[in-house]
Amino acid sequence: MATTEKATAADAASVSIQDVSRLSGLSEATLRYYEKIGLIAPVPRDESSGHRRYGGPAVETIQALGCLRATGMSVQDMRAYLRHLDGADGDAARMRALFERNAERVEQEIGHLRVRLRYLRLKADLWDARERGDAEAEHRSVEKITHTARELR
Amino acid sequence: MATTEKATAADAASVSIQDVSRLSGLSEATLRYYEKIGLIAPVPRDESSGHRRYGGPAVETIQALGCLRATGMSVQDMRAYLRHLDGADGDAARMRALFERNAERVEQEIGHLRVRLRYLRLKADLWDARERGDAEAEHRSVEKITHTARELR
DNA sequence: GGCTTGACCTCAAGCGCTTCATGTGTCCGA
DNA sequence: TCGGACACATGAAGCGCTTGAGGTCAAGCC
Repeated sequence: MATTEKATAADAASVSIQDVSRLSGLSEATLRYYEKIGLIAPVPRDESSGHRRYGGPAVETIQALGCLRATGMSVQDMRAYLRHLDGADGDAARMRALFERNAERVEQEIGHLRVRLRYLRLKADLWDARERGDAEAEHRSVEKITHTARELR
Repeated sequence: MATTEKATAADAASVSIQDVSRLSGLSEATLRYYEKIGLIAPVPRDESSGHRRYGGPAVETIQALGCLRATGMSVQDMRAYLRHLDGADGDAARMRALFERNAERVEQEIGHLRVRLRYLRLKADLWDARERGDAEAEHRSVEKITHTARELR
């Protein structure tokens, strides 16, 4: 009876920030931050407690954002993504371009990281040689490091 | 003879922040920042202009830091690196551990980036399918995306 | 001598969060 | 009904830089 009203309200409203955080992979702090900067629309609050209660559609949007942000996409590009979701003319092309651009970015990052990895491994070898007092190995490491350092930029 | 002193001082002092930036790959702003936070020792200044003049040893240190920071090493670890450079007992082991730890970090990052790259490529495919009005390809993309999104975390 | 140009300076704000301090509202068992 | 525990709330500070505003100094040109 009296519970009916409450229950209904509770159903739609029962998605807490913690729930959304788990569903999206975004931290609670990040969710508040995204709301603050207007990437996410203002989330309605529970009357008495003032806690955020997320609606179904909002949750889905945020899950998508969680994926994008996991790819390292910038907040700016996420904004663009949301703008073009509706599907107006030419939006599909813009979206494709957006993702291709980001894919290239990640590809380059991988390339850079490979060089960095090699550098770090060589440095570890160097100190390993020093630890063992192996002057010859040390010398070889130094040479390789010098060479790799150039690629590192 | 009398000139020796002056010339020596001038020689050592003529390395500007721009020079060091080029040699190390660190931006001028970053060099000032590193000095401000005490990662780099205070750099002597030109008397009249107040401009920084880097000494030879400082330049070498900074070049090394440039490599480390290019690997994504944290400022904290760079501090540790500088602390253990002198070569006291046990330092070699600490250094090796430091570099191995960072190598592992980079290796993991590469793994994550690979997943992200796949995700972004699939998203590009999806919008490409939409652009072409190919409902079937769109459907296939959606499936793959759903699957990859899980790995994305 | 005045003017522009560069290279440099400092200080402050911005980025995209994370972490921390501090303060409520809700619910639970004792 | 008192007192915790707990999930939230806000606001400020920190991280590692980057960007921008506003100003100084030295050198070259007319």
